[in-house]
Amino acid sequence: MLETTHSSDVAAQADGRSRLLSSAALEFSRCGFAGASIASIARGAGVVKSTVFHHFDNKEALYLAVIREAAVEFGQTLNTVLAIDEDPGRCIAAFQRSHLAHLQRNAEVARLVLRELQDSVSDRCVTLVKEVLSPNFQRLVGYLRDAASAGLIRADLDPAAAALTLLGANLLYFQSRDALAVLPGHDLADDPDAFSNAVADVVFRGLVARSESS
Amino acid sequence: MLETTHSSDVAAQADGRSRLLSSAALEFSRCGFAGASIASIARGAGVVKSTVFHHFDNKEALYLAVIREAAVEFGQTLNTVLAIDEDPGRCIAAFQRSHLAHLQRNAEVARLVLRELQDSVSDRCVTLVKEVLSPNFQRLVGYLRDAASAGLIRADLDPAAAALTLLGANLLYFQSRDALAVLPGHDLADDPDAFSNAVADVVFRGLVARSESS
DNA sequence: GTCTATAATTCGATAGAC
DNA sequence: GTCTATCGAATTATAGAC
Repeated sequence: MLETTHSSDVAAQADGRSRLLSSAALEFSRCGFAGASIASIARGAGVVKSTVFHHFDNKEALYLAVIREAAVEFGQTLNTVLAIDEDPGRCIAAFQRSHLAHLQRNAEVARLVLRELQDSVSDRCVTLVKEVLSPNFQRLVGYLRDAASAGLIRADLDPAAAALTLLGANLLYFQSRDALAVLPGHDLADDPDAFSNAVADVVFRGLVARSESS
Repeated sequence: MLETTHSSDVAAQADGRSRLLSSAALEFSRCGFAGASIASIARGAGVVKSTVFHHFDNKEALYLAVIREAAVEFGQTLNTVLAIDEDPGRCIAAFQRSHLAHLQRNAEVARLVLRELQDSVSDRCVTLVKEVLSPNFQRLVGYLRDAASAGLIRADLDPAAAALTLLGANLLYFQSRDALAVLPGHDLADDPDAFSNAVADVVFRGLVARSESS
């Protein structure tokens, strides 16, 4: 009776797929794309190699799926965080906090992405940026542009530069948190939310419309 | 004959030492600390292994000397850039431009430092941060604190968070410049100075005293 | 467990500069 | 003659092969 094995319903399949994604995230972040072994990923998920290729076309598709999953999840967070009818200062602070929390919650994937951006020669990287990272980045830039159009923040600055400033602060914190703890004179390494709020404060006061800042 | 190696005058001393530093920067950034080989570094500088230990106590001292050299050089730049009697907006923009230019001019060393900060478990990393990186960081934080005391910028924000915001934007740009070129909607990847100015603009307007911003 | 290869580090000698 | 950069050889530690 193969009924039990075939009674793998949608739930069981999704479970295998998500276990594969977790296992792949760990393996890719540890070994990089080239160094990662499909067999090892399958072993980590408790399935055989061929199961991997049932769920994903090839190694690169699996790789991109790992990152896309985290990106899509964060995109959903953006829906609730970037609301044009909220106070922009609160929005930006909420974005910083949720982005940094997302980085820390998905640390393996984040490290994977950062490593890929650093190498940035492969056309894997181009696909990654254009199809996976760019949508969320554009959401942030678009929010800033809309807020500027609505007069909520200054209109005479580059929204892309502002977005990169926010992201850069979080990425530096994420990459170097332990090292930051060694720097004297501040206690930011202890509290990610406090750091996010402080950065958002610094950046926002630069973004707020002058007429409202008095 | 080996005459070239033995025609060592004072100039050749500095030359041998600085060639070792260059060779070590390349080797360390390619292979990391553990993976780097003293023999390979010596070969790259055109000397034998034992000469390395004439100039540096051991491998770690060489490693730290490589990074310290770049840090000290940038420290000298800071002397001219962070002047409390200049306009703080211009100061911060000048800092951003010179820091990013320094990263790009010393790309191997910068990559080395970033890699070390990411691992950030070794006590090498602690030494690096405390003795080499921290002085320059504290200079920036100190400048911001002094400027706040002098009423040139807002006093009600965390100077360390502001400093990390500035540095994070530059490091993200440096790490991901090629990838940024793929993102549509901006032309920042082409022009580092334009990026630095844009970031400084965003951050400074948040730092400027409100009484002066109306 | 021994043997071997490779790594870091040390030592003594040489050669040129002051 | 002293000082210092350099060299080649020697020494130790360690990791992998057999």
